[in-house]
Amino acid sequence: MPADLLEKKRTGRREAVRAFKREAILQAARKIFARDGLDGATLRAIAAEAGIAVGTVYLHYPAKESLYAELLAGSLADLQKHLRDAVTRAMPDDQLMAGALAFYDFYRQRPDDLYLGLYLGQGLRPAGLTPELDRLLNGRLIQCYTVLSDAMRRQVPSEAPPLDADMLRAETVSLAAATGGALMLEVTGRLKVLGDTGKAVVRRHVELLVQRLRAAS
Amino acid sequence: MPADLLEKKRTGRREAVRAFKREAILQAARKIFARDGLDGATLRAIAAEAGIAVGTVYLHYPAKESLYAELLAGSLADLQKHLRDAVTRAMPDDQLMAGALAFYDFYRQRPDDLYLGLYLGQGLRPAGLTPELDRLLNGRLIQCYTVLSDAMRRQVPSEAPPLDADMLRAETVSLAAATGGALMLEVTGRLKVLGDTGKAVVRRHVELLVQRLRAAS
Amino acid sequence: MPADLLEKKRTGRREAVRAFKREAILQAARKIFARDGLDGATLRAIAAEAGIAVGTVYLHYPAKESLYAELLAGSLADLQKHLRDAVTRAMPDDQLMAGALAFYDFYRQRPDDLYLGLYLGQGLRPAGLTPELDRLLNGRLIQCYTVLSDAMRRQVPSEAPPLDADMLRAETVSLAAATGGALMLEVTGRLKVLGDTGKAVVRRHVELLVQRLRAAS
Amino acid sequence: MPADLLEKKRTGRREAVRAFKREAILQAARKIFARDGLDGATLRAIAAEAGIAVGTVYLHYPAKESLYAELLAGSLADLQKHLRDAVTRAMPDDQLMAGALAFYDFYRQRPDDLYLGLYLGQGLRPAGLTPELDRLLNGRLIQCYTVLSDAMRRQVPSEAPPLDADMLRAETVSLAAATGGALMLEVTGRLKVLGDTGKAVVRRHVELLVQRLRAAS
DNA sequence: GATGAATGAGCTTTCATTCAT
DNA sequence: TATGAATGAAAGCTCATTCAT
Repeated sequence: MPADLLEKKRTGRREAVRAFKREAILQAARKIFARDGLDGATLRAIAAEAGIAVGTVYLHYPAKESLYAELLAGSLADLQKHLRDAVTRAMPDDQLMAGALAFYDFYRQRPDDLYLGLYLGQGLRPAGLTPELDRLLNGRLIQCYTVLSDAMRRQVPSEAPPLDADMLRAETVSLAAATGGALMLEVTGRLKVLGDTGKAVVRRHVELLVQRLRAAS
Repeated sequence: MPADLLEKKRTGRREAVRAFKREAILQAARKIFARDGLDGATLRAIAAEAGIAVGTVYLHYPAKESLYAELLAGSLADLQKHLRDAVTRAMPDDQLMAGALAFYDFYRQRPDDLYLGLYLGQGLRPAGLTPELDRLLNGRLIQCYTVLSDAMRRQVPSEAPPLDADMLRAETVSLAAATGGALMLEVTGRLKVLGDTGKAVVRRHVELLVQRLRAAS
Repeated sequence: MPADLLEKKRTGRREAVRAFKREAILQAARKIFARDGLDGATLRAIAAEAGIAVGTVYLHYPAKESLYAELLAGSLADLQKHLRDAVTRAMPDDQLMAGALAFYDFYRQRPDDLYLGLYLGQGLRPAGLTPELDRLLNGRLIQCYTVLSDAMRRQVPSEAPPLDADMLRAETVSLAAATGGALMLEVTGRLKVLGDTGKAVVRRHVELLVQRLRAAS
Repeated sequence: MPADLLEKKRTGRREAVRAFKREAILQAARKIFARDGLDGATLRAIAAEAGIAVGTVYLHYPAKESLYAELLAGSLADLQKHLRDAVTRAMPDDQLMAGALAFYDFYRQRPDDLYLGLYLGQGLRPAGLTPELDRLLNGRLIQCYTVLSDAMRRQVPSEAPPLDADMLRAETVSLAAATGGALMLEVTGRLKVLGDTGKAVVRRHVELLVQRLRAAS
């Protein structure tokens, strides 16, 4: 094998190892952030959870905040993929329901990610990442909502007049609020006490929405 | 005046002074928590804001955590009063809308209280307050929801059959989810980007709900 | 004793205690800075030397650099007093010699202070104190040199024409250089190997200077 | 070619390569030490500047300290060469002045080397190099002073009686002190404020010295 | 009761040094 | 020989909590 090919192969493996370690640190960070909060989490705890030394974390991430940033960005990317897959798999008439429930299920299975998003509003202040990061994250979130929004539009029969843009946006926001609120109530343990599940809330919201969409046409 | 009566009077005044100081500390804490966040706030800042020495805070609250526990309990009490007042002031047909919007406005004007509530699920652990406190807070939250729930029941015309208990509960949860979700989206800055306000979301939800309640009767 | 007087007395004692502690910390810092250098010195070492906890240092000085700044400013103030005293005590004809030797002796007895001054040129960069501090320190140093300069002027017989300002300044700088250089060589152990003492160097410099001053008149 | 000769030749080349790399590292270290200070410099920066990996530095120098030990030793060797060259180039009557000014200029152009020298007295402790190193460096410094001392001796007219050994030593020390002190004042920024330059101080010192030497003869 | 000086564990981050590859 | 990822011991600094006055 020629030297440069060997070199490339070695570099490739190194890259892979590096990516793997980054991911391991990220996993540990996700767990610790979720458990202790953005401020409560310590680098020591994250490093310990990842089974490495403190200094090693800094070989991959320049600061605590950047860990959080990457975590959140990755989470939103995963969510988007999750939503797209769910919508694609469903029959046209079920796509809205499938998307909404996928949104719900995603966070239900990864409650840590839900908390991650909450810190956006308050915990991220001191860091210097906000300007571009915020735009990036907002963009990703919007893309997620767009998946739902598109499914909503397809819910209207093709022979009927298409949905008014304002109404579409309003209904998307309502759906997002209902879903987010349901998750919140459930995760903070407030739903159990109210005798309901978040999933039912979401399902009911979508059912009513579909009825209205049909009636409007 | 007999000695024991004098004693009681003196004790009463002392109690009053004590309660007054507790409240002053609480006010200061509310302000500092709001300004610096739950983790960013320091006991020194709170004491300074209250115009007393650090040590004095410990004469009234055993730990920093208990301060925001009390703050949260007070917040829910305030919310309940706020809801009751709004509902009472409104005409029978507007009571549900008034209650829901009051819920929204309360947190909109006190966004920190919203975060306070969110921390319930995760941030309050280290202190030993959780078991009973959690029950207390849940109870208060339920009472708040009950105010909305009652208004919902009164929304149904008296000549029509009363609302099914299950349906009442389901609609209450949905309303809570929609309201909470709207607040969340707004506070984390996600609503602005979606071109909507939380208030509109809540109003729309209630309007649709009222329509359905009328149709059901 | 009236309450306000008692209060004042108590405050006075507190102030005294505070000043005393500040001084103790300063002494410890002087020792550690001299032993380990400006960067080598650690707050932990300083605190340990002072017999207090790390956090306590911060009750008196907001940062490591401010400790250094106060140390240096105090040192220069002491030097000035030392020089003035020496010159005042001496007979008119001996004042220049007395001042120069006092300069030398001061640092000979407090070699730490000599090192303190050396850090000025390089170690103080990151801190935010430099602009005013540097001016302050320069001012104090100039005042010290002025004491020598004045003595130099008085060395010229009153019936002779007074010293040219330029020459006075040049001779002052030369004296400062000779004295400083002698101290440096001695403190870094280079003089021992050269078989001489700094004091002799200074004395010789002054003797020659006096001869020249007399010859000039 | 016999095997052992081949071996020697190969070894010789290896040695040369090794020496070359050592020098490259040293150059890098000089630059970084100059830019960031003795404590501010990091091994990473030095390695990066030298274009090699961190670990590689340790193949040539056992510790960071030994790097600046070698740097300092090299600096003194350079100084000696610099002085010799300057003295050699000058006419007999100007050799003392040339040597003294060369001393001054050398450090003026390499202020970091001056600090390097100052650290000898205090900063070099942790490493285990001091005992022999200190002797070595002292020896080199003496050789430098000897260059000046020799020039001083040659300043005396050959027909006059040669200089007394004690006086020669004393004048050498005085010159060293004046030059060192002038450099110190200049480097720490104290000369600028006194309205003079180190060079002028040195020149004046030598002029007076030469007058005295002539008068003595 | 009220004070605030004192504590010291804990934080994030850096970096000289080691060692498997 | 050369590499650079990994280590972990510090560093400066903060702050909840205690306690002598």
